[in-house]
Amino acid sequence: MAARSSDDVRGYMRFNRFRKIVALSREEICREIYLQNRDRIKIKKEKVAIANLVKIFNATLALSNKKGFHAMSLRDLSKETGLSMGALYSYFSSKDELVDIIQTQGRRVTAQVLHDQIAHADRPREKLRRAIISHLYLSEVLYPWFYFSYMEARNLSKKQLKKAIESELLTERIFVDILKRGSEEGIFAFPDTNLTAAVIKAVLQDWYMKRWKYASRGTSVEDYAVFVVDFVENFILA
Amino acid sequence: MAARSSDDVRGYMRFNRFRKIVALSREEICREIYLQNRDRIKIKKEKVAIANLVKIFNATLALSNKKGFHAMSLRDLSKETGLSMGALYSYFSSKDELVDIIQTQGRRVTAQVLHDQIAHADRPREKLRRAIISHLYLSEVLYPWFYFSYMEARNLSKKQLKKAIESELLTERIFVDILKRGSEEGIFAFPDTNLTAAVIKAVLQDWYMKRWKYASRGTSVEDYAVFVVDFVENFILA
DNA sequence: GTCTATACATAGATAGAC
DNA sequence: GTCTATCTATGTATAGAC
Repeated sequence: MAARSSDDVRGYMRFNRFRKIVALSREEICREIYLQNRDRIKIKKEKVAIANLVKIFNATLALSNKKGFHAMSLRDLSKETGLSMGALYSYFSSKDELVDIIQTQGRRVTAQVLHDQIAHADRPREKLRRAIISHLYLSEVLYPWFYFSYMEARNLSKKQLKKAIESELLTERIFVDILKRGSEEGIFAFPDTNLTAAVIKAVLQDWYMKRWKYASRGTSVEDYAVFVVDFVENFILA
Repeated sequence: MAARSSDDVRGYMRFNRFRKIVALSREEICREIYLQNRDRIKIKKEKVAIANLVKIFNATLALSNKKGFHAMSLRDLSKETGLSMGALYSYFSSKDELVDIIQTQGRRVTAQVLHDQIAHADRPREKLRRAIISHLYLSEVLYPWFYFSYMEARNLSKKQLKKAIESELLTERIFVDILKRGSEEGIFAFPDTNLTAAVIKAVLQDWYMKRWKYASRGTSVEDYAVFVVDFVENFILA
């Protein structure tokens, strides 16, 4: 397959290009969170609010991913952000709300980016490749978010837990749909659609769950992406 | 490949046979824990101690896997086991010790079973197959243990965390060694040994981390095992 | 061996001064 | 908007009766 752009190689989008295209700075994410939760957040000056939200989410993710959300006390969070306990409660009304906001925003961004990236492709093979690569790249850009979402799914309220499960199945569904279409077109052939999609997801999740392992071996996200595409295509290409 | 036993199919050991061979009842595991920690456990009547240890570990795993070890209070544990707070502290001296005991025992059993199962095979292809299948079957038998170990690795002490990482790499090492030997013998061919082993591990872990998903779809551990072996062999067979 | 009662620390959350 | 001070609940852990 020919390269589509000077900074792509063998049809694989480069990580840096992806990064620029999706352009997800922490500040932009926090701005979205702010606009989405204007009613709940007591601070009305947008600039102040966003700057502190960045601090709060960065600190929450850092502390939680180190020792768990439940083990992170609000006093820890207070120290890490430089904000007092009282100030923190101007940005969220309970610890549960804090975790819900993070999860909700993470899901929103993931669904949107994946959807956009796949829409650009047409044929099933290209769609599958883009789905795999953009999922890996996104989990690299938003690593703390992805790790957090996986590890803290248990601590959610019933309502939020239901949403988390829906989200897991939705992502898997994207792969199921691509696989089915490729199968109908005679391009793909495999024994079981659900299992194939599940295995793809498992491999994608390992990237952010075992980051320490890959980092210590010098495996880049691009290396991993090429390998995974190869691995999967080897199994399903007719 | 011919079946080696009346209850094996196409060279795959059946789950029930594995279960009988390894014979890991909760009581036996707790007996081993008791003998291993005789100095720390204050109760000297073996029968009493083991019966209560079964209660304690069952309850700890159930509660922790539901809402996290840190979120499980000792009052929760007291209620679930029917033992008082005071009684609990006759079996462990702190919450940290409790989590350490569970992790240590889980690792011990896993290493031993995997080692035994692989020793029975000779050729690399058979070795790989046995490694995959016995890992899946073991994680099915000890599901709460495996889930707990994955989720609670963060909460460990430095010393225990080091052991957990070693254990992860040890298991992966088993696959690396088999892959290398197969490669040398010209039976296997693949682009990267470490990545191949990592991907196999990722797929094995998904079985116990996403158990709800597979259960809801009626996928049995045998279905999954056959699929994974197929998936992996498709990639590596020369 | 197991219980009850309790000590002591730390958690989440809020009120009111600035 | 942010801080300090403080309330109340809940946590781990232990002492001593039975």
